[in-house]
Amino acid sequence: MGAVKTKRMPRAVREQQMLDAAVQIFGQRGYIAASMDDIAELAGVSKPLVYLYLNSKDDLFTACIRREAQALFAAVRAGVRRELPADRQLWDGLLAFFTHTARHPDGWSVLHLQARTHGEVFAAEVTVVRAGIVAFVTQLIAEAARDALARSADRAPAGGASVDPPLPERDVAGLAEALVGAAESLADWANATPSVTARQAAATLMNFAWTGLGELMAGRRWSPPSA
Amino acid sequence: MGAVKTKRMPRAVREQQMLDAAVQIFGQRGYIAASMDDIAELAGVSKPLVYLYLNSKDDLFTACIRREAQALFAAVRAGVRRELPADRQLWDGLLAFFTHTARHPDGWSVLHLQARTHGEVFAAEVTVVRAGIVAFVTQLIAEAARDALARSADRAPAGGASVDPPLPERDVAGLAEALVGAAESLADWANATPSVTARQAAATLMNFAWTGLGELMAGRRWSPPSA
Amino acid sequence: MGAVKTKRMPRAVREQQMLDAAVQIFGQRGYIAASMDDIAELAGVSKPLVYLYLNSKDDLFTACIRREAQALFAAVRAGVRRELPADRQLWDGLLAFFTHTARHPDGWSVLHLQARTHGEVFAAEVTVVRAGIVAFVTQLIAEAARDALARSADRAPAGGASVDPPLPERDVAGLAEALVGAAESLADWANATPSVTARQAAATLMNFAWTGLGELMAGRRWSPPSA
Amino acid sequence: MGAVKTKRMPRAVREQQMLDAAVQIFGQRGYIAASMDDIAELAGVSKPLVYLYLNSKDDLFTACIRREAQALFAAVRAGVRRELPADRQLWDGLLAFFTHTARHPDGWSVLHLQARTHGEVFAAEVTVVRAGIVAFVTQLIAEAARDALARSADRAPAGGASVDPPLPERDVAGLAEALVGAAESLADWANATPSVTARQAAATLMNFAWTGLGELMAGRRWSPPSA
DNA sequence: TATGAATGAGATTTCATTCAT
DNA sequence: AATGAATGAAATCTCATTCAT
Repeated sequence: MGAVKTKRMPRAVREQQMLDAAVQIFGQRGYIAASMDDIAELAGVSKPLVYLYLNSKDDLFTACIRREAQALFAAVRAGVRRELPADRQLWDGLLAFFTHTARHPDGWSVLHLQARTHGEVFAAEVTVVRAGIVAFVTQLIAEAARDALARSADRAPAGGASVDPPLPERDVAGLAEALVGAAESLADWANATPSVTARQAAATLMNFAWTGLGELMAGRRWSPPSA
Repeated sequence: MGAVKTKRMPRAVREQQMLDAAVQIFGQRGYIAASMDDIAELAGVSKPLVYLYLNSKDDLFTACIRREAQALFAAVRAGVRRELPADRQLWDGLLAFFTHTARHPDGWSVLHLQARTHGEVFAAEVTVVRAGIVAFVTQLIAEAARDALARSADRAPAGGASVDPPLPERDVAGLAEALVGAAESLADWANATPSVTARQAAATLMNFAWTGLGELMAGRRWSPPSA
Repeated sequence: MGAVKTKRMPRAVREQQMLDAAVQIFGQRGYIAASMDDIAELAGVSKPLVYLYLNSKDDLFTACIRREAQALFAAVRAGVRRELPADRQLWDGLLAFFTHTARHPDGWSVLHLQARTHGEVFAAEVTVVRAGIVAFVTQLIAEAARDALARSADRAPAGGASVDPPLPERDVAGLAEALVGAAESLADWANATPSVTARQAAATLMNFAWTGLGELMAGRRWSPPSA
Repeated sequence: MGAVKTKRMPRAVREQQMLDAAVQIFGQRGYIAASMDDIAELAGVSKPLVYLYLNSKDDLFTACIRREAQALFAAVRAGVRRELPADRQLWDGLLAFFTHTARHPDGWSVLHLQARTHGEVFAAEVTVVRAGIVAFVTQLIAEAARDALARSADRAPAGGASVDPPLPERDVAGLAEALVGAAESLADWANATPSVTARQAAATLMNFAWTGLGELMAGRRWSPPSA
């Protein structure tokens, strides 16, 4: 299962092998349950070499988090073209996201589960990337709201009072949070349900989110009962 | 914080004290990082007594999961009255859910984070309860879809072609999954953001979901681009 | 060689056994070369028990230093009666010192060699006790100087200019340091030279210190009290 | 602080660089705490080269001990002229000794502390050199005793009973041991007390040893030669 | 009902040392 | 003359778990 034992490789290569092994073990067993012995064995090297190159279990885990976070963020960014309409951007981003998490389930587990469960320091690493994604989504929603506002102004010819007010910032933040959270949960669900493809997951969420958002844009909101 | 050291208590009471301590430690430190020493100390008893009553670390953790899962499920069920309209049921359920998770952050951490991070066996325990909730939400959505169908049929008197087809079951499952996932994420978010109340979290999600769902019910869907 | 393996002893007893073993191993092998495995084995217990009671290798070593330092200091104090003349006090103190170091060579090694070689923290522990001894000797020398001054004043009836000036404080400190240093070295020498008794070591140093080489050459010697 | 990284140097030079680095690290950290990595780095070479030249950690440490011992012995011998009177020889030797130990504190630490703390083999290396110094001092004392004997015989012309017997050999050995021990302790003391010069240390010990405390009390002191 | 005493097994980490070039 | 790559062995320390009372 582990890499074929090849001797004397340049450091950069060995380091990648170690990170590969570490992500796999960390992702499947969790930070604490993963043992450096297992990681070294899967990487096909001795334990001291892992320490020589990656320094400590903490550092190794951090390196895994960073690598996987970069990869995920890069995949999403590569999937989106900012010149397209907001809904298309959202769709492309979701598709890229679900595709990447489906292809790298261990990396996704490291990011979404393990890093958040084992200490503030690790969680902080993920928080940075996640904040980037939430910010991106927030921007997208605000953009879409502006578009909707413009369209509805066009439709009401004589400058009537019917122009809808923009969404308050706080609501947008909550909505983005909910959307990202839903995406994360769906990624887990899709990974746990082999019959669900990345495309289907993206479509489900897009339906759920966009149509709902469309209505919000049109100014119709659901109001909680008073009590 | 630990229970006052009182000697010779009936077994049932001691067990609850132990579970209380265990949930707190497991929730804050995670399954592996939590030590039986810490739990016993916080519970105000000796370690052998913990083993006498709860048998092993695994069993103790499982007992925690079950107790917290039952409590959460019960709280949600107690908040919902099945004779009310679907949207009101959803609102009440969400409010109960966010209220409970806010009041029992350690229990929520055990269920949502720890149980899923440390082995299939524990994850399975949660999956059962979660499946119950997803099923409940699925039912709710299907119910609402039926109502919407009925209403639109009423409005179109001469059997027009405009009657929308019901949502396919698979989609409903995905939507329920997305809704529950979003709720879970928002619970984490609310717990990590002290200024957000349970009511606000519920409102955010309700807006996001219901208005979107409402549109779906009316038959308008967002279609992914062909490529 | 190690204590006979007896089970289930009260904590205080076990702790002393552990300290005994630790002093022996630390004294013979040094702080770093001594392994907790060896100490545990010699103490006749498992390693975890050593950690449970003494906490860490550092703490164990510190406990050894403290115990041996206290014992040495107590032995010297018990040997000296402050109401006797200064030279007698010095003799009694030296005798007690050499007797104790000869009886507890490992303890002496811990104090004199190991504690000073392995980190400031440990060295500081010894420094405190040693400072106590140096202070005691300093006092003794000053006392003797005062006596000598008084005697020489008596001898010179008509207040002559021949009254000797007292020793400057700085010199007294240096002398005390030299005396204590010589004693420490002789203790090592005596321990390494089986034929040398504590009494002989004390006599050698007393001659050297009290009479001085110059005087010795001139045939005047200091003789230890008969008892 | 480490040697400038120059490539391709003759073996003899490289070896000295390594020994310099090793003495520094061994002296400051101790034999075991010193790592071959640190030594190689400080010497500015790779570890395999250290092994190629010095063979092993043991051999390297032994080489350090031998070099420093030779240097110390040579310094003392160079300071003494055997044709001068015994007290002058003693003074010159002490001055040379304290000067050397003050200038090479790491070397002194290796000899006096580290070598004696880490195994019989290393201690034996030092013992040889130390024995040489003790022998030299013994000779000096015996010489001085003979002179004193001769002088007192001169003074008592008609074979009086007042001629003192020579010091027994065993006593002379003990005295030499005490003197050397005191010198070693004072060297440590002087190194740890920046305000004490080599000259002061030598004067303190000379007073102590030559005149004796008893004489000092009586106001007679030994004064170092002016040059 | 309750606990002080005790341990087997395994975790991370370090280090002296060698190989192949 | 010199080094980057690699490891066997052993160190400290922790923890779930049991025994005997």
